[in-house]
Amino acid sequence: MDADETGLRARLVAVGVDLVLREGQSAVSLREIARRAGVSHGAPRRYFPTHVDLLSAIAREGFADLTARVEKTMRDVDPDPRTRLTALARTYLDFAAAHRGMFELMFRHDLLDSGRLRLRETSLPLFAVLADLVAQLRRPTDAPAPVLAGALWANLHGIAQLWAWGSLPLATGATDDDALVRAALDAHLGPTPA
Amino acid sequence: MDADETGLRARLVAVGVDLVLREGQSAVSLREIARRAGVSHGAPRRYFPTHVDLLSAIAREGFADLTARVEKTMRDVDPDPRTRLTALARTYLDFAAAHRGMFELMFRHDLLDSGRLRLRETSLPLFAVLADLVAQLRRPTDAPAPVLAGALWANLHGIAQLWAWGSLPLATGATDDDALVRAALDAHLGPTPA
DNA sequence: GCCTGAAGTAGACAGTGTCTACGCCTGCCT
DNA sequence: AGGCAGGCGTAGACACTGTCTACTTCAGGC
Repeated sequence: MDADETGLRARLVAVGVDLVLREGQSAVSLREIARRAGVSHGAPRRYFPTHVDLLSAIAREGFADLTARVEKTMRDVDPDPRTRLTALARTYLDFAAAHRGMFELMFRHDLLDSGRLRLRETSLPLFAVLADLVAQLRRPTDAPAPVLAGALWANLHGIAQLWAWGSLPLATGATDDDALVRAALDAHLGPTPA
Repeated sequence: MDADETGLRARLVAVGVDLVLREGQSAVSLREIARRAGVSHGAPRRYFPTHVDLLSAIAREGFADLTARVEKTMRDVDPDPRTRLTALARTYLDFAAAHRGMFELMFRHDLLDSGRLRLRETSLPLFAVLADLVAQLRRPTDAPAPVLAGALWANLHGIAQLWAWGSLPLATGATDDDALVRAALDAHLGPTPA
């Protein structure tokens, strides 16, 4: 049992997560969530004084979900770092594609209060996994590990963004993002061994 | 003279551009633009039937501005392709940082109608400049030129996004994005010659 | 038995995008 | 010259949003 499934606070977040997954970020209004939770439009205010607070809680759930997926991938895939990193990249991009609304919300800094909920810090464990793998694969002539990891993350994130935007396939002629992922990994970490 | 500076249509777009630059994407409401243009709230509807249409026109202006800046950079910088590409990257990121609201709007596919205004196609000339430089610098073992260019663009774009989000400096410890830009270029095109 | 305080309700307010009916004024046609 | 049609902008309405505030309701402790 999830702590308190009956608690309104948890129910509001759950409804919000469901809503953002199903209908996208713009559908997540306070009143709509209240409606679907079966309470009056003023009820959420007790737990989330402002819209930003509720959205931040929902985004937090998204980061938790993504982190869980990455951890599961790390558990399932074999220990070769390059293989693991490739799997991580795929997990990241699959998440962005499958839960586009949530992914968008998670990085809409204008809608979120990353300070209060330690939202940014929530993504650090995720970055740590990436940084660890990158450190193992880093060649002596590469940039320092954190920078290299940051550049690679930015690359993955950019692929996700631009792919969603629709211009990338148009420009590159690619029909899926796999080629871009391979290109990114090869670029940052050297060509795939054999 | 810009076609018709007095035309309401152009004035609305100009006010919108000014507004998004000054106060960010969320400030750009139909009614606020109408107010600042000195017309009634219903007036924009004649030229922009829906909010999306007006926002798309504003974003289009943003792409035009970015393209102009890149072209100016290409005119000013010396012909070495690597130098030019570095300058292009800096121009892109500077634009994103200096005009954050506009940059955000330009890639908010949920707010724009990229179809009607050929918005996506508007970014193609920009991509062509990038692709051309990349083609000159591509090593035989690299990915095909369009893919390589796409990956590099994604990298730049991701840096801009994540930097704006605030997590990148936190994770990498970098204090500016220069290291990331260098890392990205080195990764995709090989280390800087000497 | 009362009373305090938490929890949710309900109404108001300003703001938004969209729709519709209405004036105005210009330029054209007979 | 007179009238008329159409483009342009106004003004009011509607449903919706987030936020604020006053109110009910109800359980637990003194």
